[in-house]
Amino acid sequence: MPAPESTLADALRERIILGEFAPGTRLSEATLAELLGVSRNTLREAFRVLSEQGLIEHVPHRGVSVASPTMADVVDIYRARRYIEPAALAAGSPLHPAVGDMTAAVERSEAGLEARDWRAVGTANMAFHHAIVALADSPRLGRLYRDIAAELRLAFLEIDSPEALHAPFVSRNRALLETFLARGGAAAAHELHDYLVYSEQTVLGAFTRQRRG
Amino acid sequence: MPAPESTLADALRERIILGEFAPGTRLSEATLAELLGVSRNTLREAFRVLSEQGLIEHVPHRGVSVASPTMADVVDIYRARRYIEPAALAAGSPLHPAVGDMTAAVERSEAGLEARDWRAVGTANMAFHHAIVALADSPRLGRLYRDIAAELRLAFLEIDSPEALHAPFVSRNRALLETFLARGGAAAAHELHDYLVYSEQTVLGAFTRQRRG
DNA sequence: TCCCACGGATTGTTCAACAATCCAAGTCAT
DNA sequence: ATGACTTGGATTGTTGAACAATCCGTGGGA
Repeated sequence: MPAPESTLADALRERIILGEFAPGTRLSEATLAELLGVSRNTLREAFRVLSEQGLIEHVPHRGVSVASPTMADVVDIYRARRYIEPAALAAGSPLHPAVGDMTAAVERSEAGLEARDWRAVGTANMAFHHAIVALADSPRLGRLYRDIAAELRLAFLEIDSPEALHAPFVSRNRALLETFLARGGAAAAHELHDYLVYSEQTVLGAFTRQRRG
Repeated sequence: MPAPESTLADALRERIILGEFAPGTRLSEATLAELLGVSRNTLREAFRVLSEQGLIEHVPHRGVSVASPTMADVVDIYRARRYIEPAALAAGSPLHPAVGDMTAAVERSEAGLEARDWRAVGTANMAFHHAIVALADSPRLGRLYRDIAAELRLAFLEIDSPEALHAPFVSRNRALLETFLARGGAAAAHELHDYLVYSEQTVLGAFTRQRRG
């Protein structure tokens, strides 16, 4: 009576995102299969899924390891974000249901800030941006965003200053939301563009200070 | 002495894109494994890859079938294209090497038009747009574009009026290229936006005439 | 020090088997 | 006949063991 089928990839994905397997860690088929209680073949299928999603890196005959985003990856991720997020905001309607998600995410991040729970702040921040992309109502763009957000999360895992990484953006999220509601999508899009440039520099700066390549 | 490893997914992908397996066709594991000369397990790994790429649809316990894009899929694909392509053109430099690919693609499509080889025209058209996306220098956006272009190709396969689908865009490609070189990316971006709206309507019209959902 | 062969470890793939699920055909009661 | 139910065959999901192919560190030899 085998385990949950395609959910294996999701379960493994979740554990990777939560940092259970540090970025760069090699994932041995035999070891991990036993740990997860599945066969090697089943695990390999999950590997192919996660590999396509960019969460793990697969080198032929050398196995897979948890992705360890480089600065080039971070740059590319933010490039993609600047292509998608401001445009989604510019075209989004204030009546779209995702606006409720944006509001809820901002409130969660503010609560996390007060509690100095940086992990919660980071999660809420990411939910905020995911809601922005949801404004576009595009499954394909949503899927791309889900993947690059997961990659970015891996990058964050390797930076050990979560406060500097997440705290400054709580107020910016609130401001962005109010701009969107009060002055419309076009104005908010410009603000978000600058926001993303600033965020990218913050992350790249932290990377540089940590001497990673 | 096993077959080419991860290339199996690529090989299968190629054969699907070329129309060897019609959209909607169910792909039996046992049958296809024997046809390809690989084991079921190996084939299943390739299935997971292609499924993540959106080329095949996987329904648990019911197997996989070649994706058969609906009108909703076409709409979403064009939405994603409008998010990416005009922005790539707007930010692209005329000195970027991809401009050479754009020029070459336009010339190939013109040659195909003269020879009334609609398949060649379609291929060249897609190469043209792929070159536009390449202007962005983003592996992640490029990968997304590769996937949605393949899906779109599947949609085209189900429409049996290739001339109406491809011919009108040869001259538009040439015009777009000249706008980009003469008047810059911003002007070209606007032109491309309208181009994509027109192209979407062309495809959706053909779909409707063929009574597909 | 450099180069190369060796050997253990890991991945790539196959095969055969069985469990779980689906689907269509046939059965039965109304 | 019609509709719900059961049954059986076919297909997918998963396993475990086996072997081939490749990689990599180790140690010898020049």
